[in-house]
Amino acid sequence: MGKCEQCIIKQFNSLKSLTKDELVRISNCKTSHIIKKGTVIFEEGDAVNGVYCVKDGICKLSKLSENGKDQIVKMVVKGQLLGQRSLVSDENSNLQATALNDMEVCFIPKSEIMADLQKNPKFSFDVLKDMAHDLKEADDIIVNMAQKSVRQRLAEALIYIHDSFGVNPDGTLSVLLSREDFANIVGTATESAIRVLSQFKKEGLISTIGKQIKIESLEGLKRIE
Amino acid sequence: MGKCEQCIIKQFNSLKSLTKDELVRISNCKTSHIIKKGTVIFEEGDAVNGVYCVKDGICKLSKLSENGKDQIVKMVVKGQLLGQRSLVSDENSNLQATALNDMEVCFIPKSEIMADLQKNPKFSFDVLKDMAHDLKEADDIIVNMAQKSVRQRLAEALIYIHDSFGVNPDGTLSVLLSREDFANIVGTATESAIRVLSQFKKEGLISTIGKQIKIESLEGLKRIE
DNA sequence: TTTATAATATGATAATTGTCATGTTTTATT
DNA sequence: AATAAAACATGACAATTATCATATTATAAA
Repeated sequence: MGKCEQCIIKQFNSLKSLTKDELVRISNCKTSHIIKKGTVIFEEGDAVNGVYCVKDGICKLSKLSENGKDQIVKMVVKGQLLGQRSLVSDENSNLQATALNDMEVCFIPKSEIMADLQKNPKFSFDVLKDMAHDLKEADDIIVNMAQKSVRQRLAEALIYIHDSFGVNPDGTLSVLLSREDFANIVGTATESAIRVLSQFKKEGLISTIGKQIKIESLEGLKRIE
Repeated sequence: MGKCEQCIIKQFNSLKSLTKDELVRISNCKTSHIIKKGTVIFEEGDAVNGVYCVKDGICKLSKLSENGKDQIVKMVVKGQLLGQRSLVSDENSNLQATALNDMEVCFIPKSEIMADLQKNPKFSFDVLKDMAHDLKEADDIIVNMAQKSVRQRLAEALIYIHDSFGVNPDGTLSVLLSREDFANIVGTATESAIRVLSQFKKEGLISTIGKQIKIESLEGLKRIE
């Protein structure tokens, strides 16, 4: 099994602030997992007792609303940590995590990493920075949800996915989402999301190959008011 | 000037985790301020170089949207810290803080408290907990914005303000907000907020005395679907 | 391959919400 | 107290978005 000390992934998240000794200890207690597309990693209400270090793949964090829809709040990709908040609060998760494609993760039990959070100020400061960033992002999402149209929100979602997660060799977005997922990111009905995507296609802003989406005019999408 | 060590307010926020020595030092560099209703404490883009400990009064944290509206993201009341995120990130503020009534605050320069954040793990863990809580709250707001009607959101805002900030002796909400503020919390047009409040009044769920609002049926508001 | 099932697509219509106009009341100012 | 300004309120209408119906494709299963 891979060792945390040598893992390239750790460079991209807070684990980089751990000392070599701490990494060795964690390496010995971590467990590697392959998670299949569609698998629910944890549900709302679950006690998540550890963090997942995402070595490959993508998952969505969502929250079920009373009307039966599953609002996507955040996406976690390769290199990031999943379930950080479980380290800090003893409360159960308020979100559900679902794999969007096949994933490879390392699970680090809370019990092992908690001591580091308490003793290594560099590590805890790093986690703090991460959370501050998430919070800033959440503020932006709130404002967008409250003040922008479905058309604008969907355009921004496409831009966000493009810029943050990149594209395949053929130019299509590397994160493959269903139309329903798009609707759940934007917070609208699936039909509305589909309609707006069709509209974007007609306007030449995007093109589609099956469910794959290719952005044809980033500038055009940015101009949408 | 009051001393931090003896300040009752500190019990309600992360400062309680500081040692007596740390509090004495902070006490010597903090500055007390009276902030008048309507004053902008800091703006979007400002470098906030410290935290405000709110001893009295309430302020709103908002973010200007392109359509000219000012979405309220959070409210900070007596006992809480304002500007915590400035400690963690070097970026400028993404939010504007505005006093909703006359406030009394202590300003603690970032330079003085940063060392404590780095050295006192209990303190940093407390800040971490606070942020995790804010993040959880932000998730809920996102879901509400995305999935609920203006009517539902306004009902929930009233319940939230009632439960979190309490009522005056006559039963009216102790936080006095304009109709525009309500609209900016809920993320709707001022006219829409006014209309829904009028509707609630007709239905006997609330009553009003001038711009003061009194909740007549908390149960009724909770039942709104 | 055939068949079943799910995902995508689009039209028709209803419900919600925003915008503009306008009037009333409250609050602040002279 | 008189006046101006702001906040509140409501109607009329337009724009946006949701819902339901119904095709049409993709995808998975037999």
